Amino acid sequence: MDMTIGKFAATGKVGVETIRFYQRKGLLQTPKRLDGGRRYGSEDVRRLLFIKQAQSAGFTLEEIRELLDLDAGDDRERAREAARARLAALDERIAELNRAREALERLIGECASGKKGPCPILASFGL
Amino acid sequence: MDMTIGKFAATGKVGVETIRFYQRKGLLQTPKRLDGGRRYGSEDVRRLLFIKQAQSAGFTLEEIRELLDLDAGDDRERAREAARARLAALDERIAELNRAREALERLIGECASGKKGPCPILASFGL
DNA sequence: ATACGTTCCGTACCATGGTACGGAGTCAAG
DNA sequence: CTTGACTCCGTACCATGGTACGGAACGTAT
Repeated sequence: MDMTIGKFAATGKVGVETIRFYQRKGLLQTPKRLDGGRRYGSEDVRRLLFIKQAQSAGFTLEEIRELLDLDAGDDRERAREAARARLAALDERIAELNRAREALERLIGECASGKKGPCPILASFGL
Repeated sequence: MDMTIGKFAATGKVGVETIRFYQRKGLLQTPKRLDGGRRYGSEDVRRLLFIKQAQSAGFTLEEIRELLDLDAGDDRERAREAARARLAALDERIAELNRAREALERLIGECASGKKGPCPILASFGL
């Protein structure tokens, strides 16, 4: 635990440029220089992994920045509120994707290879 | 049925510029001029609604363009393949969002207002 | 001590999905 | 027959989430 930016980026499976980009956006802090260069530790890795997970959960970088700020602070009320808002948005999104999923399944069924003519792609989406 | 671009855009609840953008991208065709201007009909509305639905289902405009091309053609095999690929990607995505959902629920539970200190936001995501 | 590999930093560029702008043409009402 | 609203078209601009480039400084092995 005490890596250069190159190893840090490799550990998180992102590019060095991505680390620097996150630093500019305030998602990661830029460590002080020690013996000539900046060094990164396990807490930085943890933050980076969180960013990646939150991102794949559909949070924007801006929202992730807010969550990280909240994580550092003591305002439980605000943190819970943010989490609840995200949860509601996430449920909306999951429902939406499930509707699309059904449309696609319908499409696959209605587009069996035995039949002729174009597959009813628009119709499968209820249009 | 036989609208100007302004009415067409309004019907689909998008801006005129968005229609023109989709035309440039090949998602909507540009109708021939009739008596001075271009006219749009119910088939165009159907396509536009499809674009919006597919988009909210997580398809990119490029993927939607492919689906629309497929819808026009007779290649059932290719259409089914595309649908199956999208279905698999969608299932992946839904699973991912459900994992994030659990993390958020855990967070809300662990961040009850009675306790003190910062909410364990990173920890709630398993970090 | 010199070469190689990194780092540091600013700045430029990329794709996606639009949004805005400005000039020219057209159509319909007053 | 002019005014106002709309269309047409090219081009420029915006946010998001990066990726690439190029020069200067530094650390390490030979």
